[in-house]
Amino acid sequence: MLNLLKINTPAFLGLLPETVTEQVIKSSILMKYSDGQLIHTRGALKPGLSIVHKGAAHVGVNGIDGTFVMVASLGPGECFGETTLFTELPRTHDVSSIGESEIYQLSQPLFDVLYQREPAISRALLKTTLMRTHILLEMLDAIRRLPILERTAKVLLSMSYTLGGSNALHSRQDELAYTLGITRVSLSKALKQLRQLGLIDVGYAKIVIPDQSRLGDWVELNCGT
Amino acid sequence: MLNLLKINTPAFLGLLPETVTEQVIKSSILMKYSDGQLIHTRGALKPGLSIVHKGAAHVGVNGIDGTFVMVASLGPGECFGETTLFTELPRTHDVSSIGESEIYQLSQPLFDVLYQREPAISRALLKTTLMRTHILLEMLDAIRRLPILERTAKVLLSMSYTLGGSNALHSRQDELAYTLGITRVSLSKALKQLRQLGLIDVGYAKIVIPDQSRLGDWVELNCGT
DNA sequence: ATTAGAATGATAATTATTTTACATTCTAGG
DNA sequence: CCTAGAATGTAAAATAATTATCATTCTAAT
Repeated sequence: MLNLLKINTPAFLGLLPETVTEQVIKSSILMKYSDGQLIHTRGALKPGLSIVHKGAAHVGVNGIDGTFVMVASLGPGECFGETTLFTELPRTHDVSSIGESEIYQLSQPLFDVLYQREPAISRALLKTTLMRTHILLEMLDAIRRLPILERTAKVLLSMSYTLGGSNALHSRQDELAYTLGITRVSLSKALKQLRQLGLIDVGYAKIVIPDQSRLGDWVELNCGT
Repeated sequence: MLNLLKINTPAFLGLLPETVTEQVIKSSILMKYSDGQLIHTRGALKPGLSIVHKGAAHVGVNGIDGTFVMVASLGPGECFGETTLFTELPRTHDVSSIGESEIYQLSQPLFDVLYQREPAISRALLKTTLMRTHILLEMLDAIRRLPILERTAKVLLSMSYTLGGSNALHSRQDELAYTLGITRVSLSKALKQLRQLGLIDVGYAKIVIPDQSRLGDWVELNCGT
């Protein structure tokens, strides 16, 4: 699971007052998806907001060669498709279900009604979106400006902030490598160095950050302001 | 001038009905800035929305070594600082005036009043923000997935969409190189190849795209979906 | 408990990119 | 119309990253 857009992002539904959440749910259709099933396709035009109820949805692009390149993994309370509501852009990503999932689907007309009635919705959407923008800018800056070792450390640190109680990041190295814009081999080398610095521990499909503040200090010291 | 966040993005003010624009202007203070003057500093906490009235504002990060790395150049009608209104994040960028500029400054309390009263404001903000997110995702994908030549072509194409009547992109190669996450030398090589393909003409501090659709075809063919 | 499949570790050869350096071209300002 | 400073063009050397393999370790499912 890869968290590009999830890092530090509070879930959309969690930002709404309970009464508003209820209305959103009432206006939506709860759809069930099986593992791997496509929820939305890149290029599709039909607008609507989707909110994860149970399970997870993977956002990415299906390459011509059958590969799937992930951009984000969204969990309960998180939304997608909001761009279709406010712009004329076609969907830019494929979204598919990971495992069994349940997703609220809210049509544009019903969304518009709620949007007008409940200002909390626009606030929540803006907050979610702005946090995502913030993360994207940070990521873009890291990829453009930082060497691999530093880039890796910085992104790991960002990701660590959302690991509630645990300090383990469950991600395969090839996924993480893509997020960082590098190959698995290069990532492997960077992880080795960070391990030798005592900043992380590497496990099978997971990375453990034993001391977040120590990693933070290192990033601050080595990645500029 | 570099357009990372400007590409295809309609200006915030342009998305508002005239009556709302008037209210926004009335609630704001119009500040004048001289060339190079700092408008906001990275790390600052005081929230507020800024809207360019005249001139331009450069958004970027001032490195420790005195260098300035630009992220976007904003012109009349475009806004910045919206993140401070909806999140608790400190400002992530330095913003400074390019030439003489005039900027509307709208404080959080006054913004909140307008926001509640005029739903058009949230719509416009969301549209602006979502378009920016869209561009950032495209850029991130290009940097991670595409070789330099293709990446260059794709970003040039994106930028060409906002060049109103003209087909010349006024940007120094070192700025453009940073946007692409490469060095000037590498960019120079890529531009040479694109020139040889007849897709662009290179001038002094500018790049001309003689035939947008031809460039578009090439990008479609060579950059995957 | 075993084992196949999945994920990581590691290495060498190759390719891509940057760095460094210098020549050339352009432009704005006197 | 010159000229200094700014921007681009180019090449070689050095570095960084990728590709291609293969060995090893781990996990989950029988």
